[in-house]
Amino acid sequence: MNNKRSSKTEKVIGHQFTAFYKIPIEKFFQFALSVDCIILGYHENRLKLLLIERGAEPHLGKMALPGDLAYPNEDINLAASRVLLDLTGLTDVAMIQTNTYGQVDRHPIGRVVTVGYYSLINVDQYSPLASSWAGNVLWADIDDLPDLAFDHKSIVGDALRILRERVRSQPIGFELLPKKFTLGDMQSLYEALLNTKFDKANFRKRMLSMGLLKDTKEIQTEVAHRPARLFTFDKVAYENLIQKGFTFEL
Amino acid sequence: MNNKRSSKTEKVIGHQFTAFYKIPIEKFFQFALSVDCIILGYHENRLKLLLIERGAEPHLGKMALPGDLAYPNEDINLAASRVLLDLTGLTDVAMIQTNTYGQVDRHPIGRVVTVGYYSLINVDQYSPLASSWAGNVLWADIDDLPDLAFDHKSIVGDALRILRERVRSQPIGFELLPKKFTLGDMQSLYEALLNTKFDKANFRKRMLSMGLLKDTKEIQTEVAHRPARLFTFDKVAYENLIQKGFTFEL
DNA sequence: ACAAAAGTGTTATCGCTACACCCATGT
DNA sequence: ACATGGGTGTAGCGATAACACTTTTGT
Repeated sequence: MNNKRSSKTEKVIGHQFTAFYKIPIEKFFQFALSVDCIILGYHENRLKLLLIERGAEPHLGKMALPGDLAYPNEDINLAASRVLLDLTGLTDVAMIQTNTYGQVDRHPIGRVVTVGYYSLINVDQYSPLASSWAGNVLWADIDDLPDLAFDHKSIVGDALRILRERVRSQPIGFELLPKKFTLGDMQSLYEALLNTKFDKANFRKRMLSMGLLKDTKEIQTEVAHRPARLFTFDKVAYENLIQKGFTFEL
Repeated sequence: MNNKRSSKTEKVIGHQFTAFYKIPIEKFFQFALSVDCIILGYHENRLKLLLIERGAEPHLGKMALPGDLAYPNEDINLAASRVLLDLTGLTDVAMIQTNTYGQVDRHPIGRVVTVGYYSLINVDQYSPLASSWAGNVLWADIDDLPDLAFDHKSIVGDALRILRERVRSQPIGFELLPKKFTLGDMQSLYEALLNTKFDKANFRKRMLSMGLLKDTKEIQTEVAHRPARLFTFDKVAYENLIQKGFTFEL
């Protein structure tokens, strides 16, 4: 399907009010849509945001969120996945909508409405050379971001607020961890995500009691302390618990 | 500002990847944007959704969410407020974004991406004759909705999920109540919103202990039982508590 | 007198916080 | 031996769920 729109100006086009203003339908089809991706990773106990350096005006040379215009025949959710794929080589990573930004003057090139998406990626799987953009990407520390182009700073701020809310009520933190992880890894992650400290004993009891972790029976090696057990996230168990009205908390 | 866009096809237009595909910029400016409003009210212990009857194809005669196309020079958030104003006469009611729907085939007229908004209104203030749409509006019971046009059913579903989450962590329920209300009103509202039952004694203790309710010293009249005290939501106290790290729960 | 909803007090339990302590490994 | 982080047990506090009870109005 592609813009099989009527050219009759008076026709009510699927919305109630517009018809009365007698504005040609064509005038309404002048928007461009873009996606901007907040790609978060976790490395060395720090939460990181993937940025690219702009290679064009406006804001040439500034860092910006990876994003792109959506094609007229492209689902916007898929556009977001496409950007992630081009940039990181990753597929099968959920892109979650945050907000949509529709201020009139936000983009100098014209009326570009942008939809924000975040995703949590496991830095191990990240292959930074997947596209032609390898040269100018940066994992920036979330607490030490450079100046960003456009309204990207506020888009990031919104995404973080939303993410932090969501991380408390859904077990999405696991996306950031390697397949096998220790409870210590997990605690550090949550402390970085939520910017707090947890009591070790209580944190483990909470997590283990949920029944979402599967013990791999393996342990760490070559660490300068007692080796920790390695766990995986038990997705099947999670789905089952959800059925029974279970809700992840904190 | 209005579509001062370049016509050079190779120019990088503010996004990174697009430039390489050598597609004329104009091709990207073919979207229309609409807003769809989930306007919720509370009446006779039931949660209600405001619907309009479509007066045009497609889906002529079906019920639908009130919505409209955004103008090329109109902020989308303001477009949502405009729809609410036209339909209900209400201003100063927050419209909160839910999701953005960008499937390619969702609208037969062309590529229309729609942004969902919900708002909670106090039915007392609602003046249904504010616009020319008086004839064909309907307050539908949220648990007994008719068939809806387009993908509006799923938009409503998403909005309700989001709302129910949010209602637990923010004192937005008050928007649905009259200025002065009893604790019983409030409890009934939350029970309708969340589809649960609360213990009366515990509910009141919880609410009163938060310090968000101001006792008006007035009481109900002409009720066939012991008259209840009337409260108002103390917005000032709420703002103060927020500063101190307070968070509303349940 | 009775129905109906407002409004209050008490108890018993559960969950969690805080903290102390032991364990296994590398240097 | 010691530093480092893994891993566990428990006492006490606080919140709250459950339930019984009293109060005030209209009919």
